[in-house]
Amino acid sequence: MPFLLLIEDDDAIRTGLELGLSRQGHRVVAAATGEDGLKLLKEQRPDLIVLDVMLPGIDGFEVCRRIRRTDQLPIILLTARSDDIDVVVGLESGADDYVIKPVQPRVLDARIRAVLRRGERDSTDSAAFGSIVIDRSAMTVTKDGQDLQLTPTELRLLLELSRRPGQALSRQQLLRLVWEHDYLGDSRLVDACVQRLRAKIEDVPSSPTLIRTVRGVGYRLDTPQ
Amino acid sequence: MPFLLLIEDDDAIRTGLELGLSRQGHRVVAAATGEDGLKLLKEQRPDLIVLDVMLPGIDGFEVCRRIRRTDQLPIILLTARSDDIDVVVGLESGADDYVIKPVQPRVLDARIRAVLRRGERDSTDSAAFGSIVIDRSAMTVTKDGQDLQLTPTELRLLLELSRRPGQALSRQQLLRLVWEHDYLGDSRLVDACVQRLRAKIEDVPSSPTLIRTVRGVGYRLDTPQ
DNA sequence: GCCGAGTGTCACAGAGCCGTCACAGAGGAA
DNA sequence: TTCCTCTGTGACGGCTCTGTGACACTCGGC
Repeated sequence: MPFLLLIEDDDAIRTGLELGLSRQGHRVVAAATGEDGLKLLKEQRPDLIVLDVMLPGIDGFEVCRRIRRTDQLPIILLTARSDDIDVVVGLESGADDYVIKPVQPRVLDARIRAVLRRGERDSTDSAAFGSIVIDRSAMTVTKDGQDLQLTPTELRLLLELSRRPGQALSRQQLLRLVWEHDYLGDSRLVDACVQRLRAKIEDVPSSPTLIRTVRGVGYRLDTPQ
Repeated sequence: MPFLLLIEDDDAIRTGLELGLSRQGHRVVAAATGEDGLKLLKEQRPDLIVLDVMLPGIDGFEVCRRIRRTDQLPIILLTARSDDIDVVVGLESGADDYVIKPVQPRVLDARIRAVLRRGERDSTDSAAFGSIVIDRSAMTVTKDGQDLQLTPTELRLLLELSRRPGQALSRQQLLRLVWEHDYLGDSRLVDACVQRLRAKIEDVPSSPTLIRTVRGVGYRLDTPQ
């Protein structure tokens, strides 16, 4: 399920899109200002951002640029038809697509899926971490050339970690990305899965070099040198 | 020199692309409607088709599907940014790539060359997987030289898998590609067809080496060794 | 060293996924 | 019509996976 961050100051439009996009099968969090949006971005790590151009405070273009300084995640700009804006400025600030308001949720949904699809295709199909090679299209993982038998959950976990190498992900974030739920009580769910994954991909599972524990936070996938 | 068929109803865009692509070193024939395009396709046998989605009469998706019924030649879809379409549908109707208008001839050229390169590698008229040989123009499959009697559905399934060797395809994707519908409840439709196909092409159907199960995802056609 | 919070580990039972099968309806040929 | 093949369905069983909770362990602060 795609996980979206919607940044839009107009209450009516924001609520409408939030509802509409949820019905189209997305999980949506929303912010009314650029500042709030950037904050939510860091906390929640969405898959894609839908970003209004005309915002109080820092505007959409600026938000876009700031995101692009550190992040490659896809951005769709929302612009009012009456805005006499230069599409080039928008695209140069790093947006992936443009949608003109008013927009039907299902239209926006189609654009979102298109952009996500493009992203999937553009992202390299394989990644390497030490002796581990992940082939995203074959959905296989090999260690020193040998095929590893990962279970679906282990694979999803590794894929999500590998999409953000070197970045610490909290248990909460992993839960959302891999299990698509929101609430982790104090179960050892994530830890247990990490343990099983380590058992398969680490040379010495008890002192892992790939999936590192970040105490007080969660886990991080490193490329050992 | 790549030989292209361009199907696009807008005169200005068609002429512009025709000229631009010629300058990039392609030979181009153009048609303004799907019907004309299909006629030209038969007469001229181009290497690749650039196909607009929004066409008067039969639309691009339908043209794409009709071509795919008999032909494996590469197709690039052209879609207007404002088109209310789901690009995923386009790729699943059998296209190899898509490009969003407006597009610079040199960008389109790059995509064309990429698709053709990909094509050279794997869309020859026959393909071999272990002892299985698929002849796409004769629509026959042989195992150790012996003709196999595949049913139409089994054949389509094998063809779709073989167009993407080594790539895991979900049941959902296979359903769209082979059966052309959208909803898989929790029926065992895909599995049953895979089972029947395995019974014919695998040496030991109960431990398949060609059509591998990707647990939690779907299936993948491998070339053993 | 002691303590508490955070993390690693494990076994187990239930859930989920997949292979398999029989069957019935559709469709085509004679 | 009858016969035959093909195809989709749903039930079933087996096996794998996975979440849980208990317990052990580690780390860092005091």
